[in-house]
Amino acid sequence: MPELPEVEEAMQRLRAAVEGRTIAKVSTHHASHERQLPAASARRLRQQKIVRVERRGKHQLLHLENGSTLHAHFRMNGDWLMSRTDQPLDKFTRASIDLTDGSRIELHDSRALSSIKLHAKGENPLPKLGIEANDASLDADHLRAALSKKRGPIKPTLMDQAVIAGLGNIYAAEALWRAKISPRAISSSISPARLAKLAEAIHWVIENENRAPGRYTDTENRDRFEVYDREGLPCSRCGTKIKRIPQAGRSTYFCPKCQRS
DNA sequence: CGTATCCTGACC
DNA sequence: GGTCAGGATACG
Repeated sequence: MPELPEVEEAMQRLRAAVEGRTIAKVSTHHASHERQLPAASARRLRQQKIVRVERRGKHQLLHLENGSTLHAHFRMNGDWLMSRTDQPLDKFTRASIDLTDGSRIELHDSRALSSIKLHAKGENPLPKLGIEANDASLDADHLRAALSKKRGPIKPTLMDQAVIAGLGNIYAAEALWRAKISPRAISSSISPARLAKLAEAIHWVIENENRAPGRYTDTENRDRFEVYDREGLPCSRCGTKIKRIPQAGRSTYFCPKCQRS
């Protein structure tokens, strides 16, 4: 559940389900979530009204009436599952929020890498985040300022949430393909003209590359992408075989011919 | 900067 | 059995 449009959509479903309502009980159902939200913290959430739900990058914040904040992040697989308190929990539910009206929100995450934590009033629950990936003011000038001091390759830099909040592995690769920039290009050395293309490409990808339901590698999704998960398949612009390389521990897909440094 | 780590499931 | 997976972080 990682790329920005899906987190935005999930946050809106969460908002519709919980804003203005009151928590009856929060429970964890996996050792790592129990560590993040121990029973004593969960207890503090009881009878708290959820006054506002907010998204920043891929982070979701539930602001509570007493000023504390419940912070959730899906990481690789997470999603919200809406159910009722009288129903059995799903096998992959790692935490659940029961509301006083009998509705329940389940943090559903087979891989259990998601996180849910309580932050006291006055504590900032968020790490340093850059401009929102879908912010209209993300343009060539903004990118030039943000990238001018970055000496590393552009693809990992684009995924650095402190540079651009909300851009993930797939969209970073797709945007670079559209802008004809090599993922290995040094961030600070990219020309202003290319940065303008890149800003445009980031917005285009977020608006247009929404997946069909299911996994990203399902066939109906695979065909939605130009490079992601298309190793060995022909580039739609030049026919060259798409290459896959590791970068910062992740797979990067690109066209070695039309994406130059 | 890259790498290892957190986890489980799917797929070869 | 090994490898890979949409993310982020702590570390060297």
